[in-house]
Amino acid sequence: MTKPTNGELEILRILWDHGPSTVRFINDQLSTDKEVGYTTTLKLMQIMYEKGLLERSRDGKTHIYLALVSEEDTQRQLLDRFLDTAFQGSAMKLVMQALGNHHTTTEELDEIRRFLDDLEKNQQKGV
Amino acid sequence: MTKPTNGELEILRILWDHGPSTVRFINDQLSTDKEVGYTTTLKLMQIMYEKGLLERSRDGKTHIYLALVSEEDTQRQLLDRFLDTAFQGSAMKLVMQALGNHHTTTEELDEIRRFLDDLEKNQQKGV
DNA sequence: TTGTAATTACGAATCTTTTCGTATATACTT
DNA sequence: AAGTATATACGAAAAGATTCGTAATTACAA
Repeated sequence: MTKPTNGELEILRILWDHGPSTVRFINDQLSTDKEVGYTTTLKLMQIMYEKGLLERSRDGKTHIYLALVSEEDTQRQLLDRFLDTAFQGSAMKLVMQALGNHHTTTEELDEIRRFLDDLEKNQQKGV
Repeated sequence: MTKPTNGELEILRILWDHGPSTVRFINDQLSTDKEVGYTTTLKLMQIMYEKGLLERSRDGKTHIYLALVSEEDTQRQLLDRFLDTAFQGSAMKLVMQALGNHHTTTEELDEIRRFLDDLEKNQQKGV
Protein backbone atom coordinates (compact mmCIF):
# COMPACT_ATOMS: atom_id res chain seq x y z
CA MET A 1 0.00 0.00 0.00
CA THR A 2 1.35 3.43 -0.89
CA LYS A 3 1.53 5.93 1.90
CA PRO A 4 -0.80 8.85 1.19
CA THR A 5 0.84 12.25 1.12
CA ASN A 6 -0.39 15.09 3.30
CA GLY A 7 -2.55 16.58 0.59
CA GLU A 8 -4.02 13.19 -0.18
CA LEU A 9 -4.77 12.62 3.45
CA GLU A 10 -6.80 15.81 3.66
CA ILE A 11 -8.94 14.58 0.82
CA LEU A 12 -9.32 11.11 2.29
CA ARG A 13 -10.36 12.68 5.57
CA ILE A 14 -13.27 14.44 3.87
CA LEU A 15 -14.28 11.32 1.95
CA TRP A 16 -14.23 9.27 5.14
CA ASP A 17 -16.37 11.81 6.93
CA HIS A 18 -18.84 12.61 4.17
CA GLY A 19 -18.85 9.58 1.93
CA PRO A 20 -18.60 9.62 -1.89
CA SER A 21 -18.18 13.17 -3.16
CA THR A 22 -17.54 15.28 -6.22
CA VAL A 23 -14.39 17.27 -6.77
CA ARG A 24 -16.45 20.41 -6.30
CA PHE A 25 -17.57 19.32 -2.86
CA ILE A 26 -14.10 18.30 -1.73
CA ASN A 27 -12.69 21.56 -2.97
CA ASP A 28 -15.34 23.54 -1.10
CA GLN A 29 -14.50 21.70 2.09
CA LEU A 30 -10.78 22.25 1.65
CA SER A 31 -11.43 25.90 0.91
CA THR A 32 -12.85 26.53 4.35
CA ASP A 33 -9.38 26.00 5.79
CA LYS A 34 -7.07 27.34 3.12
CA GLU A 35 -7.10 28.77 -0.34
CA VAL A 36 -6.88 26.07 -2.96
CA GLY A 37 -7.68 26.15 -6.69
CA TYR A 38 -10.26 23.84 -8.14
CA THR A 39 -7.93 22.29 -10.69
CA THR A 40 -5.41 21.67 -7.95
CA THR A 41 -7.88 19.54 -6.08
CA LEU A 42 -8.99 17.88 -9.29
CA LYS A 43 -5.45 16.98 -10.25
CA LEU A 44 -4.71 15.55 -6.85
CA MET A 45 -7.81 13.39 -6.96
CA GLN A 46 -6.96 12.18 -10.44
CA ILE A 47 -3.55 11.12 -9.20
CA MET A 48 -5.13 9.34 -6.25
CA TYR A 49 -7.41 7.56 -8.68
CA GLU A 50 -4.44 6.40 -10.74
CA LYS A 51 -2.71 5.23 -7.58
CA GLY A 52 -5.74 3.20 -6.61
CA LEU A 53 -6.56 5.23 -3.52
CA LEU A 54 -9.90 6.27 -4.96
CA GLU A 55 -12.58 4.78 -7.17
CA ARG A 56 -14.89 6.90 -9.27
CA SER A 57 -18.09 6.65 -11.23
CA ARG A 58 -19.63 9.02 -13.69
CA ASP A 59 -22.79 10.90 -12.93
CA GLY A 60 -23.68 13.09 -15.88
CA LYS A 61 -20.61 15.14 -16.58
CA THR A 62 -19.10 14.88 -13.13
CA HIS A 63 -17.25 12.15 -11.32
CA ILE A 64 -18.19 10.84 -7.92
CA TYR A 65 -15.12 9.77 -6.01
CA LEU A 66 -14.98 7.14 -3.31
CA ALA A 67 -12.20 6.19 -0.90
CA LEU A 68 -10.79 2.73 -1.56
CA VAL A 69 -8.69 2.66 1.59
CA SER A 70 -10.28 2.58 5.01
CA GLU A 71 -9.66 5.13 7.71
CA GLU A 72 -8.57 2.44 10.15
CA ASP A 73 -6.05 0.79 7.82
CA THR A 74 -4.58 4.09 6.83
CA GLN A 75 -4.28 5.28 10.41
CA ARG A 76 -2.61 2.03 11.39
CA GLN A 77 -0.14 2.35 8.56
CA LEU A 78 0.68 5.97 9.31
CA LEU A 79 0.96 5.25 12.99
CA ASP A 80 3.40 2.39 12.44
CA ARG A 81 5.67 4.59 10.41
CA PHE A 82 5.37 7.51 12.76
CA LEU A 83 6.08 5.35 15.75
CA ASP A 84 9.28 4.08 14.16
CA THR A 85 10.69 7.37 13.00
CA ALA A 86 9.64 9.60 15.86
CA PHE A 87 9.39 7.30 18.87
CA GLN A 88 11.70 4.43 18.01
CA GLY A 89 8.78 2.07 18.05
CA SER A 90 7.86 2.60 21.68
CA ALA A 91 4.07 2.74 21.78
CA MET A 92 4.14 3.49 25.47
CA LYS A 93 6.27 6.60 25.09
CA LEU A 94 3.99 7.88 22.40
CA VAL A 95 0.89 7.17 24.42
CA MET A 96 2.20 9.07 27.41
CA GLN A 97 3.24 12.05 25.33
CA ALA A 98 -0.13 12.08 23.64
CA LEU A 99 -2.07 11.94 26.88
CA GLY A 100 0.21 14.32 28.71
CA ASN A 101 0.21 17.07 26.12
CA HIS A 102 -3.40 17.06 25.11
CA HIS A 103 -6.53 17.55 27.06
CA THR A 104 -8.40 14.35 27.80
CA THR A 105 -11.68 14.22 29.68
CA THR A 106 -12.33 11.98 32.66
CA GLU A 107 -14.73 9.98 30.51
CA GLU A 108 -12.05 9.41 27.94
CA LEU A 109 -9.56 8.38 30.58
CA ASP A 110 -12.07 5.84 31.88
CA GLU A 111 -12.60 4.53 28.43
CA ILE A 112 -8.89 4.05 28.05
CA ARG A 113 -8.77 2.19 31.36
CA ARG A 114 -11.46 -0.21 30.20
CA PHE A 115 -9.52 -0.62 27.01
CA LEU A 116 -6.37 -1.47 28.94
CA ASP A 117 -8.27 -4.06 30.97
CA ASP A 118 -9.62 -5.72 27.84
CA LEU A 119 -6.21 -5.68 26.30
CA GLU A 120 -4.71 -7.46 29.28
CA LYS A 121 -7.45 -10.09 29.39
CA ASN A 122 -6.98 -10.93 25.77
CA GLN A 123 -3.24 -11.11 26.13
CA GLN A 124 -3.59 -13.63 28.95
CA LYS A 125 -5.77 -15.80 26.78
CA GLY A 126 -2.89 -16.01 24.36
CA VAL A 127 -2.51 -14.14 21.04
CA MET B 1 10.75 25.95 15.06
CA THR B 2 11.04 24.30 11.66
CA LYS B 3 9.71 20.80 11.37
CA PRO B 4 12.54 18.39 10.64
CA THR B 5 12.15 16.34 7.49
CA ASN B 6 12.29 12.58 7.56
CA GLY B 7 15.94 12.46 6.62
CA GLU B 8 16.76 15.03 9.25
CA LEU B 9 14.87 13.08 11.84
CA GLU B 10 16.92 9.98 11.21
CA ILE B 11 20.05 11.95 11.89
CA LEU B 12 18.62 13.58 15.01
CA ARG B 13 17.65 10.16 16.28
CA ILE B 14 21.28 9.01 16.13
CA LEU B 15 22.56 12.19 17.73
CA TRP B 16 20.04 11.88 20.55
CA ASP B 17 21.03 8.29 21.18
CA HIS B 18 24.78 8.59 20.83
CA GLY B 19 25.56 12.20 21.59
CA PRO B 20 27.83 14.48 19.53
CA SER B 21 29.11 12.69 16.44
CA THR B 22 31.05 13.07 13.23
CA VAL B 23 29.49 12.82 9.80
CA ARG B 24 31.38 9.58 9.35
CA PHE B 25 29.78 8.03 12.39
CA ILE B 26 26.28 9.17 11.48
CA ASN B 27 26.77 7.84 7.99
CA ASP B 28 27.94 4.49 9.30
CA GLN B 29 24.88 4.23 11.50
CA LEU B 30 22.54 5.15 8.68
CA SER B 31 24.26 2.64 6.44
CA THR B 32 23.24 -0.27 8.63
CA ASP B 33 19.65 0.29 7.55
CA LYS B 34 19.94 1.54 3.99
CA GLU B 35 22.49 2.48 1.41
CA VAL B 36 23.42 6.12 1.64
CA GLY B 37 26.41 8.02 0.24
CA TYR B 38 28.76 9.87 2.53
CA THR B 39 28.33 13.22 0.81
CA THR B 40 24.58 12.81 1.01
CA THR B 41 24.76 12.60 4.77
CA LEU B 42 27.28 15.42 4.88
CA LYS B 43 25.07 17.70 2.82
CA LEU B 44 22.03 16.99 4.94
CA MET B 45 23.93 17.77 8.12
CA GLN B 46 25.27 20.99 6.63
CA ILE B 47 21.73 22.04 5.82
CA MET B 48 20.63 21.18 9.33
CA TYR B 49 23.48 23.28 10.65
CA GLU B 50 22.35 26.24 8.53
CA LYS B 51 18.80 25.77 9.76
CA GLY B 52 19.96 25.84 13.34
CA LEU B 53 19.04 22.25 14.10
CA LEU B 54 22.66 21.33 14.79
CA GLU B 55 25.73 22.98 16.25
CA ARG B 56 29.23 21.95 15.33
CA SER B 57 32.79 22.36 16.43
CA ARG B 58 36.02 21.59 14.67
CA ASP B 59 38.28 18.80 15.77
CA GLY B 60 41.31 18.63 13.53
CA LYS B 61 39.95 18.37 10.03
CA THR B 62 36.57 16.99 10.99
CA HIS B 63 33.45 18.51 12.47
CA ILE B 64 31.68 17.23 15.54
CA TYR B 65 27.95 17.80 15.29
CA LEU B 66 25.53 18.24 18.17
CA ALA B 67 21.72 18.33 18.23
CA LEU B 68 20.34 21.73 19.21
CA VAL B 69 16.75 20.55 19.49
CA SER B 70 15.70 18.15 22.22
CA GLU B 71 14.10 14.80 21.60
CA GLU B 72 11.12 15.68 23.79
CA ASP B 73 10.35 19.01 22.12
CA THR B 74 10.66 17.51 18.69
CA GLN B 75 8.46 14.57 19.54
CA ARG B 76 5.83 16.87 20.98
CA GLN B 77 5.87 19.00 17.87
CA LEU B 78 5.67 16.04 15.51
CA LEU B 79 2.97 14.43 17.58
CA ASP B 80 0.80 17.55 17.52
CA ARG B 81 0.95 17.69 13.77
CA PHE B 82 0.45 14.00 13.32
CA LEU B 83 -2.52 13.98 15.64
CA ASP B 84 -4.20 16.69 13.61
CA THR B 85 -3.63 15.27 10.17
CA ALA B 86 -4.10 11.60 10.87
CA PHE B 87 -6.41 11.43 13.87
CA GLN B 88 -8.31 14.71 13.70
CA GLY B 89 -6.81 15.76 16.98
CA SER B 90 -8.26 12.92 19.03
CA ALA B 91 -5.52 11.78 21.38
CA MET B 92 -7.73 9.00 22.63
CA LYS B 93 -8.21 7.44 19.23
CA LEU B 94 -4.51 7.51 18.61
CA VAL B 95 -3.73 6.02 21.99
CA MET B 96 -6.09 3.13 21.45
CA GLN B 97 -4.75 2.40 17.98
CA ALA B 98 -1.22 2.53 19.29
CA LEU B 99 -1.91 0.17 22.17
CA GLY B 100 -4.10 -2.13 20.15
CA ASN B 101 -1.74 -2.65 17.27
CA HIS B 102 1.53 -2.99 19.09
CA HIS B 103 2.61 -5.36 21.74
CA THR B 104 2.66 -3.88 25.20
CA THR B 105 3.75 -5.77 28.28
CA THR B 106 1.72 -6.02 31.47
CA GLU B 107 4.29 -3.87 33.20
CA GLU B 108 3.91 -1.19 30.59
CA LEU B 109 0.15 -1.34 30.85
CA ASP B 110 0.43 -0.85 34.60
CA GLU B 111 2.70 2.08 34.10
CA ILE B 112 0.17 3.64 31.81
CA ARG B 113 -2.55 3.09 34.43
CA ARG B 114 -0.50 4.90 37.03
CA PHE B 115 0.08 7.63 34.52
CA LEU B 116 -3.66 7.93 33.94
CA ASP B 117 -4.28 8.18 37.67
CA ASP B 118 -1.74 10.96 38.05
CA LEU B 119 -3.18 12.75 35.10
CA GLU B 120 -6.64 12.69 36.61
CA LYS B 121 -5.45 13.89 40.00
CA ASN B 122 -3.66 16.81 38.49
CA GLN B 123 -6.61 17.70 36.34
CA GLN B 124 -8.86 17.83 39.39
CA LYS B 125 -6.47 20.20 41.09
CA GLY B 126 -6.95 22.39 38.06
CA VAL B 127 -4.23 21.90 35.44
C1' DT C 1 -28.47 25.09 -32.94
C1' DT C 2 -25.81 28.28 -30.45
C1' DG C 3 -24.08 30.06 -26.30
C1' DT C 4 -22.87 29.49 -21.50
C1' DA C 5 -21.32 27.42 -17.40
C1' DA C 6 -19.12 23.73 -15.26
C1' DT C 7 -16.27 19.63 -15.67
C1' DT C 8 -12.34 16.80 -16.99
C1' DA C 9 -7.74 16.09 -19.15
C1' DC C 10 -3.14 17.28 -19.67
C1' DG C 11 1.17 19.31 -19.28
C1' DA C 12 4.18 22.17 -17.24
C1' DA C 13 5.95 25.30 -13.52
C1' DT C 14 7.17 25.57 -8.78
C1' DC C 15 8.73 24.06 -4.37
C1' DT C 16 10.75 20.86 -1.20
C1' DT C 17 13.65 17.12 -0.14
C1' DT C 18 17.20 13.94 -1.27
C1' DT C 19 21.18 12.43 -3.68
C1' DC C 20 25.63 12.80 -5.47
C1' DG C 21 29.68 14.42 -8.50
C1' DT C 22 33.56 17.27 -8.37
C1' DA C 23 36.71 20.54 -6.49
C1' DT C 24 39.21 22.01 -2.63
C1' DA C 25 41.26 21.64 1.95
C1' DT C 26 43.40 19.25 5.74
C1' DA C 27 46.13 15.96 8.25
C1' DC C 28 49.08 12.14 8.27
C1' DT C 29 52.72 8.95 6.49
C1' DT C 30 56.87 7.95 4.22
C1' DA D 1 58.22 17.65 0.47
C1' DA D 2 55.27 14.52 -2.02
C1' DG D 3 51.74 11.25 -1.91
C1' DT D 4 47.63 9.38 0.09
C1' DA D 5 43.48 9.13 2.55
C1' DT D 6 39.71 11.49 4.39
C1' DA D 7 37.17 15.74 5.23
C1' DT D 8 34.45 19.75 3.78
C1' DA D 9 32.20 23.00 0.35
C1' DC D 10 29.41 23.79 -3.40
C1' DG D 11 26.35 23.30 -7.02
C1' DA D 12 23.33 20.92 -9.55
C1' DA D 13 20.62 16.83 -10.81
C1' DA D 14 16.93 13.73 -9.46
C1' DA D 15 12.80 12.63 -7.11
C1' DG D 16 8.53 13.75 -4.93
C1' DA D 17 4.63 16.70 -4.02
C1' DT D 18 1.82 20.64 -5.10
C1' DT D 19 -0.14 24.18 -7.88
C1' DC D 20 -2.29 25.97 -11.80
C1' DG D 21 -3.04 27.55 -16.80
C1' DT D 22 -5.21 26.15 -20.89
C1' DA D 23 -7.71 23.27 -23.97
C1' DA D 24 -11.19 19.95 -24.77
C1' DT D 25 -15.59 17.98 -23.31
C1' DT D 26 -20.21 17.78 -21.57
C1' DA D 27 -24.79 19.22 -20.13
C1' DC D 28 -28.19 22.37 -20.26
C1' DA D 29 -30.83 26.57 -21.38
C1' DA D 30 -32.25 30.10 -24.54
